[in-house]
Amino acid sequence: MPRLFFTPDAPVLAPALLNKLLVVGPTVLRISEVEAYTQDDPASHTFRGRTKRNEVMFGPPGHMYVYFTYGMHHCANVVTGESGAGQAILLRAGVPVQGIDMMISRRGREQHVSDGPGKLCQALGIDLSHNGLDLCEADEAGIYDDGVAPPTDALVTPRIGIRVGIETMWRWTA
DNA sequence: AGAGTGATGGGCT
DNA sequence: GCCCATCACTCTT
Repeated sequence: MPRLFFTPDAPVLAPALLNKLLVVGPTVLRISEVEAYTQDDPASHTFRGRTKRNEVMFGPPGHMYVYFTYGMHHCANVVTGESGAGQAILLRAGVPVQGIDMMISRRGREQHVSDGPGKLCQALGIDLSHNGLDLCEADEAGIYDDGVAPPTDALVTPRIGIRVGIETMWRWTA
């Protein structure tokens, strides 16, 4: 199954990630919700320049950018655009495809297993140890195209949980 | 289905 | 100090 290239800019590539497979170890889910972030975007972690936390976002595309937030949740992104562009796509939700029992076990419930950015990371076992992982090369994780096309009728809306940049319609839901 | 709220810790001004 | 790209629980329509 082919892996993806991540050189397009985040707002272009994000809707194309819908229905792609996110593989982490034995667990697989189909991506159902994403958001785009660029450097000249006040809601982006890279808007105020490079820091220790966001340095992965200033690296080559295809690497995973993981951060910890709200004291208890991890969020997973894919770095996109030209190397150093400071762009990423936040992986907000997906539908479990393989390793469902493991995801349920990690989440401690059968419903709402991966329908949010923090839940997605918990279900897949993603934490800061995955920060910087190369999704184009790593054995442990990757994003794959199994031939299912992105939806033609994806819902396009403002992004969630931000206070600035709300006018930009950079959230896509399958 | 939707609104309100407490939990909880690293990053940044 | 304050801010979060959140979640789950509770109470209310």
